[in-house]
Amino acid sequence: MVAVAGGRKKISESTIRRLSLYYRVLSVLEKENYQTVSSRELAKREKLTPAQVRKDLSFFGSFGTRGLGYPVSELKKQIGEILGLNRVWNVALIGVGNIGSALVGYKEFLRQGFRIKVIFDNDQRKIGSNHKGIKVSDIQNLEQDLRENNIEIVVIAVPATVAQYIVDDVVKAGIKAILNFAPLNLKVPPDVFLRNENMSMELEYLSFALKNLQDGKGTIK
Amino acid sequence: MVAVAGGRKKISESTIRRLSLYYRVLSVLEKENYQTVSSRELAKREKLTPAQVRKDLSFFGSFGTRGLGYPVSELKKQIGEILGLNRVWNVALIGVGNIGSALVGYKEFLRQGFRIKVIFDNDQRKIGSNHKGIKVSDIQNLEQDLRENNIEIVVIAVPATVAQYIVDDVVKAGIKAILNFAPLNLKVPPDVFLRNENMSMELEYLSFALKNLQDGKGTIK
DNA sequence: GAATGTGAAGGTTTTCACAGCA
DNA sequence: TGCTGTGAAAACCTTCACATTC
Repeated sequence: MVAVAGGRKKISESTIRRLSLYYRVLSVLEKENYQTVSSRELAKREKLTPAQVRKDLSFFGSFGTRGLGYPVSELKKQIGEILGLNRVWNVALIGVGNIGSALVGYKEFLRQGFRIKVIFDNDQRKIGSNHKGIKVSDIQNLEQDLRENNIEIVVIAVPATVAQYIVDDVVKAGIKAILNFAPLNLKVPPDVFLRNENMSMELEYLSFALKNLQDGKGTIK
Repeated sequence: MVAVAGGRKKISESTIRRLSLYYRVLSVLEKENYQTVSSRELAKREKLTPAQVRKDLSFFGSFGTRGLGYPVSELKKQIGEILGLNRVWNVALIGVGNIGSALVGYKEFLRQGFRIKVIFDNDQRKIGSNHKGIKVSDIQNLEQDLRENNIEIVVIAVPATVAQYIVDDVVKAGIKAILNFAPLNLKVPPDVFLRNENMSMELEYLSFALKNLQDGKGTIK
């Protein structure tokens, strides 16, 4: 939950997550040369309700025209502004194993403005090697390299056993935003934003669904 | 929200996601040789509240002892039972690009009982090659191979442009559970469970959080 | 004494329904 | 007429508080 502008409004996490979805749909609509889009159409494309879409957007302003809908390009720009996507973020990746390697090549990140600028590993065989044009640095120099490269967001893709130690150093370097792929709950100070990407969780949800309810009720957003 | 066998209780998605967390913590506690654990301790380890933990578990039964807490191994087993983790699920992976390759080597999946049994791709250079001991099959034989291998869960790791076509075939083959890594909203019939893994979304959340922080427009609680 | 299990209270999010405007 | 923007209502989820049990 985030307090915006002077603490007047409260924006829920779900709303922010849905903004990401709207942004994605608007990008598609823009390519399809739509000029305007209704909350109904926007909702349909992400399996939400029109009221939900309108309410979400209303927290940030009045972007639509009654009787017409929302201007596609303009709304996309506005949501981009809200989410901070109309700029480039300097990202560091720690750990180039399985997951880390995949993330380096994940074009979706770059498209959204997340530029992986530095990569760290502790494996001497990997240090100095190239991943998509980015040289792998020694994690020994973590703090200094994070500062020198003006890193704003750190992605953790190391084994769970060492993740907490590394995060402690990352926090020491003054980083305020961390995306964690290691399957454990990391401890960070209250002024650091931490998000977890838990890939097993979704599979476990499917497992639960298959086991317990062969009765419809398919997509859970 | 899901109706459980018998349709009496409604279990929320959040509860099921937290069961995954409890399961993870219990695995750690088991290794640390804890015999019992209180809701307080369990909550602390995943930044939740004791009441939340007790309420979640109460939907499925009474697993604890008043005055004592929950038996670690037993509770782990029970939650495993609820989530369907006390068995092996046959999983097929479609697409061995960036993300797909990472998933093949992701040990966490196997540890939880998700065994990638078949891999598909449409790239002739990849077909027939080996990924961690699993031969890559031609996607032409998708329907037949899914059936012959008794696949229950399909993981989609192909580009967004082709994902819907592939999912249509997957559904035709009778698959009822799909985990989608492609950044779009797939259409599936209501009796098919679909979960999305949207890695950009978490980064966008961080971007939003940082932006609002930097603008002096508030803080996350 | 300690900690669970759970109705009831409290809080949050979603949906409804309609006024208001193009 | 068509569709947004939004208070109010409904649905949903979390927390409280305490009786209950070991």
